[in-house]
Amino acid sequence: MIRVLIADDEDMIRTALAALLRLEDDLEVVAECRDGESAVAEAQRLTPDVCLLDLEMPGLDGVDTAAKILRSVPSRCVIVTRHARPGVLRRALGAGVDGFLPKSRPADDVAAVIREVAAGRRYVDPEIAADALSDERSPLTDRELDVLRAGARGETVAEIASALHLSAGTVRNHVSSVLGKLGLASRQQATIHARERGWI
Amino acid sequence: MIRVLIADDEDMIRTALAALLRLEDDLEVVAECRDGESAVAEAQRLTPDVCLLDLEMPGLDGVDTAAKILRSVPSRCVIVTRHARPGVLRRALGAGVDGFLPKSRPADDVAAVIREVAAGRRYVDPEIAADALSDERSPLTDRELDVLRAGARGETVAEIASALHLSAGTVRNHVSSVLGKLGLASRQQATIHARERGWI
DNA sequence: GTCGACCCGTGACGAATGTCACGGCGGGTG
DNA sequence: CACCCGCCGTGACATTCGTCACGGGTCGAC
Repeated sequence: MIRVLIADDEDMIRTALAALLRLEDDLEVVAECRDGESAVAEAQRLTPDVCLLDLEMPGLDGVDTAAKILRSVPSRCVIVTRHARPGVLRRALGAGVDGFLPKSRPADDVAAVIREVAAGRRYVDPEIAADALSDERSPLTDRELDVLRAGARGETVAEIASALHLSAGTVRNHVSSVLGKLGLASRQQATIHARERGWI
Repeated sequence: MIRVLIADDEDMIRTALAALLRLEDDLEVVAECRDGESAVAEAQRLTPDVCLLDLEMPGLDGVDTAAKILRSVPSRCVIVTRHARPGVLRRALGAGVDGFLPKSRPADDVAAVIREVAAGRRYVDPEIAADALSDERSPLTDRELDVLRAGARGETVAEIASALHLSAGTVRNHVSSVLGKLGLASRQQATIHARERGWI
């Protein structure tokens, strides 16, 4: 019997997954948590075999939670996330996570991955792994990303410039360079583009 | 037997809900869709009793999808959403939706709400309903909101104008009116402001 | 050393954007 | 009826934004 802890702040998805896992004969859901702190506490109290952790949680996120759990109890951790990017995958593997599953995968796969991880194997979503290997890194420089971040809420060029202690012309040049690289036409399109890819 | 269509772009939550609903004796999941367009097509082909629509979907969002379905077939629609705000509730009810359920509710409630709606009753999450009654309505007119929606992804004024079959000057006037009402300085700030409040 | 990146700045140009004043249309309400 | 409001449009205006060309600086790689 594999003892499983589930942590997700969204009640609907957490209870749905828990209900589905309870239908499996070899799985036992021993805890349901709605944030990272309580997941750590419950994991230390119950030492589950596998912890299924959502990445997007208030307070401690999934990776931080996994790191704390892995430092204190001999459990294994699986990260589940809606926006799976190579960057977070690297962060998760660095924290010692054994499973990485995006929410773009059907719910049936969850039980299979839990069994894999409980058996001592690792599981990483092949699509994300391929992305991470091909290393689709941002083509933008650090400073260009700074400018996008500083202007992410619709600030004017002058405000970005003063926030970054630059001249307005320099900011415009950075923006122009970004738009050229991305093939876009305006700053807000660039910030949307960058946000969708996890660059900012 | 209540025939149900499910639409959600996130495979994990959609398949999980479908699997749970299939366990109910009186429910039959007749279609699973991953976007609004295919949901409309399937609804027209199958005329399900209840359509369970996620709000956040690429292309047509849940409310737009519900509006299209309700105009063409005698189905009933339930909107499910992670970010439930009074603004979207109003928009949903305006489109003729019969159920409104945030994802902060456990998965068990989904079947119950589907039965309510199939029986001809309406269901609105009481917490959101209370918020909607107490909170202020958007000071913007319908057309102004249309303009913000059409420009939400950084489109240029000319693109907004042609999308809405307006002249560029009219679009600029609407934008100017919006900025005056909200005390802001640029369109992107206005779209961020409106999105945070669920107006678009 | 040279070369290429990234970074910062200037100046000038055209295009896009927001502001204002104005008029016309329709639908409500007092 | 007059009146207000939302809606659509025009024209003119100042500001902002993005583009381009240019120069100077640092730093690491070859």
